[in-house]
Amino acid sequence: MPESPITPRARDFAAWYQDVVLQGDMAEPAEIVKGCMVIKANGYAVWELLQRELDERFKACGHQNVYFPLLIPESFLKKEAEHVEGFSPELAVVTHAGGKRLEEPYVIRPTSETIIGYFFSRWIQSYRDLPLLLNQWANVMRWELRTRMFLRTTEFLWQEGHTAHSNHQEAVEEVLRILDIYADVAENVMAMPVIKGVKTASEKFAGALRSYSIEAMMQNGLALQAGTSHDLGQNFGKAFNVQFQSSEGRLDYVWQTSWGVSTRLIGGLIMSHSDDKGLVLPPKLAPVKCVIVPIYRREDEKSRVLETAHRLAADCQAKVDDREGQSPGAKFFHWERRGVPVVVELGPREVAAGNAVLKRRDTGAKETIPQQELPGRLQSALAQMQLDLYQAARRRLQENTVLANSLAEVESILKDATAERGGGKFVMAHLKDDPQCDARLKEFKATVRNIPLKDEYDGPGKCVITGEPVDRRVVIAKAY
RNA sequence: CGGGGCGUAGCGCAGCCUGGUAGCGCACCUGCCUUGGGCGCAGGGGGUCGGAGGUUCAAAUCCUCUCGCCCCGACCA
Repeated sequence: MPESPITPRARDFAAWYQDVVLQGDMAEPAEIVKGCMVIKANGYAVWELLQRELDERFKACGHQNVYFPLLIPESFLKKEAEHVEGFSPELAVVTHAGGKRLEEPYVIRPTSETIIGYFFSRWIQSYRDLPLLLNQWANVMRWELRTRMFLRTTEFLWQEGHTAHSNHQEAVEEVLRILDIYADVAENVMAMPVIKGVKTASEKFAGALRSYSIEAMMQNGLALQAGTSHDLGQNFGKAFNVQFQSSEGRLDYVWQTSWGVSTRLIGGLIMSHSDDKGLVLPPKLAPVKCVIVPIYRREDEKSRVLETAHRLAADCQAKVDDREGQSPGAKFFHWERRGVPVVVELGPREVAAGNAVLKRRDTGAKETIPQQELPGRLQSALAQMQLDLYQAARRRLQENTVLANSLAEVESILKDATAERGGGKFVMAHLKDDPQCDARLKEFKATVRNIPLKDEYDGPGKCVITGEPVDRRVVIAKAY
């Protein structure tokens, strides 16, 4: 990837985002395959780190990984009325195979509730088989009209958890436990603050009783749904006849949940922290945490500097950029745009004095430190950067969240909140969970992101549209 | 799927209007020289001009169709 200029955020946020993805060597459009992308090594390494964080949390509460087929009989999708209605417009269908037309077409999974429901019905007989706690890491395909790398592509990678329980309460606990895991990873690993909440009826997953989400704010003020967790009730249990016998001998349908996060998180990560110089990665998700750039002029300097560089690198798991024929300046730019959290400059001056210069990606601050302190100082710089990124994102979220007490106020805030100018807002207003209210917001190109689980404002009030009493304020915003 | 923009060397572009040897910058290769924020000089390699069809003696250039990408909208993780 040749290194080209990056469009400043203030000039064109969408162009900036694309430049950062490309120049950070995270991904590129597949071009020959509509709507798809190639996730490059740097981007995939971030995904692997995220996967590990999520996977160990899932396993810690008893989930096991499995894998179901990519292809699903078309008839399966139709078994849950709301589900088929929600997904049919974006399905890719396989009609031919082995040189013949298939008797029944397969759809390429847009999500796996249906095929998993089928197998659940074969595997579950008794309450002793419950809860069944499964997760799969997979690719899915949704034929999107408009794609953006990581944020929305036709094919994407995700995990989808699917669980079955003997009662509703336990299923709801599961849904909320997972939502907490998502929020924990978003905030403490990705350094991306999120709002946990319930989706409105019209925004919920097709086929769910209730959907919960975590919502994040990007640097332009647009909302990003970063993860969802669904209480499926008995809808799929009934559609696929997943019955179990209770300890009292009664036959009942299972209560199911499903939940997922996708490679979209990487888009959120990029839009949370990166700057006009390129990618900024929080240390916990940086595949390379530290690069040492050696600086030398003469042969004798070169050997001494490189020797010191490799010795220091071994002590703190850093990478030495010892490429020939590249000036130190070129190397600084290279690692900067790839989001490496800390770069260490090491030249003859430092070697002579027993020092090293440590530079943080986010602040650009340089610090000269004794070499023997490097491992410790590096660790503390990384830890501090992780915290600082979170704090900066948190502050941005707070500063761009505003209260509105009438529909006119909601409208005027959203009208001024053009993302192109980086002025997107989260508007907190009282609003009834009613499809007609959601529809009104469409006039402002906004949606209810969610109804926060935790009310951080003033409690009950009157809906700004219907005037009816509602419990708390909801998050209204323009979204990706 | 509608509106707009764009497809010419790995990347960024010029050439197209007015048809006539396919160019420039960066990157790449070789050599020398350099290295504290994108070094320099010299030489060199690399192209079915997105694809198909048509007009023409002749098409990157004109016409028709098609595919893809980006932006804006309607639908969505």
